[in-house]
Amino acid sequence: MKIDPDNKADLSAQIAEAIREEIMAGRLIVDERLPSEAELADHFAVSRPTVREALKRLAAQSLIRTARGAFGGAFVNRLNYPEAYGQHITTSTLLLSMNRVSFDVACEARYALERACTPLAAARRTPDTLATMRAEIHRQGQPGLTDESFCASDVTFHRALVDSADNPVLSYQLAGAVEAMQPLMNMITFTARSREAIVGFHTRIADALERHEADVAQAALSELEAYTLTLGRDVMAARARPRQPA
Amino acid sequence: MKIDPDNKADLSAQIAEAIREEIMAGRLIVDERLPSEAELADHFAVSRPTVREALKRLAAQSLIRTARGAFGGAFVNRLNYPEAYGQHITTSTLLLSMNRVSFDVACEARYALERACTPLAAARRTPDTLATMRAEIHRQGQPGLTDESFCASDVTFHRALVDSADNPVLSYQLAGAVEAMQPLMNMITFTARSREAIVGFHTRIADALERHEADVAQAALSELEAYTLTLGRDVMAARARPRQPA
DNA sequence: TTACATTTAAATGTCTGACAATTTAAACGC
DNA sequence: GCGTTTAAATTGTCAGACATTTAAATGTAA
Repeated sequence: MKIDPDNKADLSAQIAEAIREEIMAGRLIVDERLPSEAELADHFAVSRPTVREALKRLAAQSLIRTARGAFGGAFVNRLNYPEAYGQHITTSTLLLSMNRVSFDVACEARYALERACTPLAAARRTPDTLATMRAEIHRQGQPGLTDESFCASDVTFHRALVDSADNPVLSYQLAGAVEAMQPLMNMITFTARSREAIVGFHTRIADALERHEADVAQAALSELEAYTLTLGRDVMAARARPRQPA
Repeated sequence: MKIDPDNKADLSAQIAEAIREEIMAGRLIVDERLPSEAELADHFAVSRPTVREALKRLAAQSLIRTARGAFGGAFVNRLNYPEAYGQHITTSTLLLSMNRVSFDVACEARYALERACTPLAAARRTPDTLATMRAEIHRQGQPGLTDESFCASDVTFHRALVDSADNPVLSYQLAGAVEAMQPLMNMITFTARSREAIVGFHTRIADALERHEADVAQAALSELEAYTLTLGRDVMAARARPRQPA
């Protein structure tokens, strides 16, 4: 393990960075046990609380996991898809919500990425993913549905579309784009008419995938993008307008 | 701030999660100051080291930043693009390297996503991004270039292609897919002939973008994908073969 | 011999208290 | 009025201790 040179930032940050580099470079492999906290403290010439802060930093990134008990300790963690999904979604959501990313830009990115999945999805869609999409379409047509539930169902539908491509790396990358849009979508009021329109687009997409027609699905996605954009722009325009309530 | 119920996981993890939810829900806004460590310790009825471990977890995710001194403390951090890029690339790279993701799957995802950028890139490419691509193409033709440098140049070229779309959200999402492939690409030995072929594809892509011809660029990308796949498959087949050196 | 209960050791989780380093605001002196 | 010093608040770090958990080692009885 490398050492900390002279002086710069927090010791715990330096130590975390040193261990992180060992993992990224493959010098610490999956499931390998790190030295105990006491040994690390001795090695880096710091106290145990400082080492613990460093380990907590790594644990927050799912780089290590810890176990108590006799043969416990800190182990290099195998990053699995659920953990990676969670991290990616958190980061993407905050990036969008904190940086005044316009609805247009986020929408454009999301639909461009979804169109990228469509050819694969049309080729590989399974009865299972189709059933999920059909179920969500049905749910979206229910009268009493709140706007929030409608949005959640929309996300589920689009994730099923992405998952139809049957490429876990693609699903992982897309999860951020799809989920991060939800807070922006939640600001929209979905009228009965707009819901009907969206359900129509969704039905066209599902039908096209079922028939393995990638280009039809892509066209429907593009129309849905344009329609979503108009809905979003109305909301953003209303929010940008100076305080002028009903 | 919420409280921790009775019993479950580590206290520092529970506290970090409670604060994280406050930030994600927007109840703690950007640049807002959190209570001091002593106050948090009092509020959650734990010791200060425990609070500190929780704060370090949040700092590792760039959710907060800390400052020393009289009016210092922990502040909700505005997640910026460089930080988000770094997190996303770290997670993506580890996800691929630790889960035996096949070269085929990663390659398919990457090129599908890049093709998604191509229409926008063809429409919006600037002299600046074109110049970057030309420069990298030139570099890739140099004779003495190591395989590693060739790979790094390849990544730079493809990121310039993605950045041509002029959509920061798209660039952010793509960064993970492009960068995470690099360790896999680094395993490939690039012969003079294969470099020549790749430079040819890159040139076709740059030319097409310059002429705003999205479909030509997409076709070249697809051919490059197929070619990269053959290169990668040779390497993977050689690695899968039982120990049988020259 | 086998099955079960007990002990033990090693490690993380947590607490208490203290001091060092840093930064800003206020007090002070000229 | 302006530069300097002081004070206060806060995070960073350390030391030592105890609590809790876990699995192996040991002991005991059927």
